[in-house]
Amino acid sequence: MENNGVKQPSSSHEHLCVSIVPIFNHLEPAELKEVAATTKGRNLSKGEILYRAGEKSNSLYIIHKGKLKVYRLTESGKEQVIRILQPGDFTGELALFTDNVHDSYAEAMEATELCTISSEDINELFLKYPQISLKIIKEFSLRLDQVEHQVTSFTTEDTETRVALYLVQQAESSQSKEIRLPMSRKDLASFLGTTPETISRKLAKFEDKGWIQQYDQRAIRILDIENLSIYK
Amino acid sequence: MENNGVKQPSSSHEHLCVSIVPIFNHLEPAELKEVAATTKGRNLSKGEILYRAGEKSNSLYIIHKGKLKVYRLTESGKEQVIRILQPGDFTGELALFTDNVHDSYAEAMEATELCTISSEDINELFLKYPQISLKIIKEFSLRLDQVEHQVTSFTTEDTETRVALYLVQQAESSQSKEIRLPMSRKDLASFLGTTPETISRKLAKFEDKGWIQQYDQRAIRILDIENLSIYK
DNA sequence: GAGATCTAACGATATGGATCAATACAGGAG
DNA sequence: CTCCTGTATTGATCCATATCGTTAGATCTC
Repeated sequence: MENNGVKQPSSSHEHLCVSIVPIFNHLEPAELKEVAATTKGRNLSKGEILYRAGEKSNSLYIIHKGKLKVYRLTESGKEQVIRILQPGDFTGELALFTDNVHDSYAEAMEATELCTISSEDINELFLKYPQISLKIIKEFSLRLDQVEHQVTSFTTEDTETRVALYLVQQAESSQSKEIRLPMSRKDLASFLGTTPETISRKLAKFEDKGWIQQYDQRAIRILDIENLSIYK
Repeated sequence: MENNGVKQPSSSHEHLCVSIVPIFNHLEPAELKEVAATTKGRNLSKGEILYRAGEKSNSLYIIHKGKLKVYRLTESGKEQVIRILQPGDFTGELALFTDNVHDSYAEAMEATELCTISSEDINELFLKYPQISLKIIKEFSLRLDQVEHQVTSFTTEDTETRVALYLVQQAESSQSKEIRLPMSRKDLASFLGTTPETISRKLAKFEDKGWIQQYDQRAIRILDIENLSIYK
């Protein structure tokens, strides 16, 4: 709505972007400033697509504000949500290093601000500050670990367990019993490999058992984390 | 059976290990030699465990000969195969950078030779030869990509499709219509998130339709890759 | 604020694939 | 060569969950 798509001329905006992200936050202020100088800001409004499958990628994107949904489209047209990017997260990395084209879509779920760094600039930074590579490697190994766990839970756990585990994880990562789902039932269903109906039913079941309480569509309070965690 | 577990004193053995792996193969011969000097050889016999969940990792392992199975154990004791390591592959990297403990097991599927590099040595190499980091990043991004695809296929495709896709992939990566499964039905079932019975049935069905032909337990010839690929 | 549209809830049914059970087929050991 | 143990096939049953159809809210738009 307000000054949509207009690039901020001040450098303070860019600074925010690079300073919040773990890959850069170990740098000295002067170095940070140098990195910030290579970034460009970009604003997306809700529903806008940052990149599409098939497009060549040549930038790293760092989320500063808002939320992005990364998903794939199967041949049959089904949408599968890969992950939700929140402030501090980055994406675009695959295409950066494999010089491949994107095989997923990134769409703004709400008004979103991000910074972009070009492929060449990033590679210069790697040479100049080798620790950045190490940070990236660390970040990648964490994500690899997460995704492998995700595979494990798809192959070994049933739907009910996956829903329960998702709630527990959300509660743990937000350090609170009050969780706010970052996406709609439809997207959550896609993420968890099930259908919106089943999500509804499972949540209703958990509520019946007194383990959770649902407020509006997105807000959930965990009442009995013990029982939910038993699914582990 | 023969000189099992006995470390080779010659350096030629170590050289082979590091020279075949993509992360090092861009180095000059003299540099390679330096890297090789930091590695130690190790032999495993069939069924031997390289590392277990819960153990602290402090080495990178590079497979030189043989095959390793990396798997997790769920609470309920179910085994889920994450990947099969073949010559040239490496593992141990997660724990290397996240200073975490292993959360999976690595077991030799047959007599296997590998090289180990300690965490400290690897970090020195990173500083000395920054390109090694870039290779690792590239390798990681490829694997991340693969695993994310795997998640997608678990959530969007049914079992029959996953089996078909697996066959097609194997044929593509081996550049041949003759494929040899790298693992037993049981492990393949675990890898594909199904049961050995279902694997048998699906393969039988494909054979019925004249799309494949099974020789012994492991050898399969693809007769009609078009129809198999339709599942894509 | 009213109509249109998108999202969620819920019931009924159908089915893919897990599970259980029994048999056949290796491959290794003596 | 024969026993034995692990692995694969085949059949019968059953259950979780996808699918379909409908209703009810919620949200957006003009």
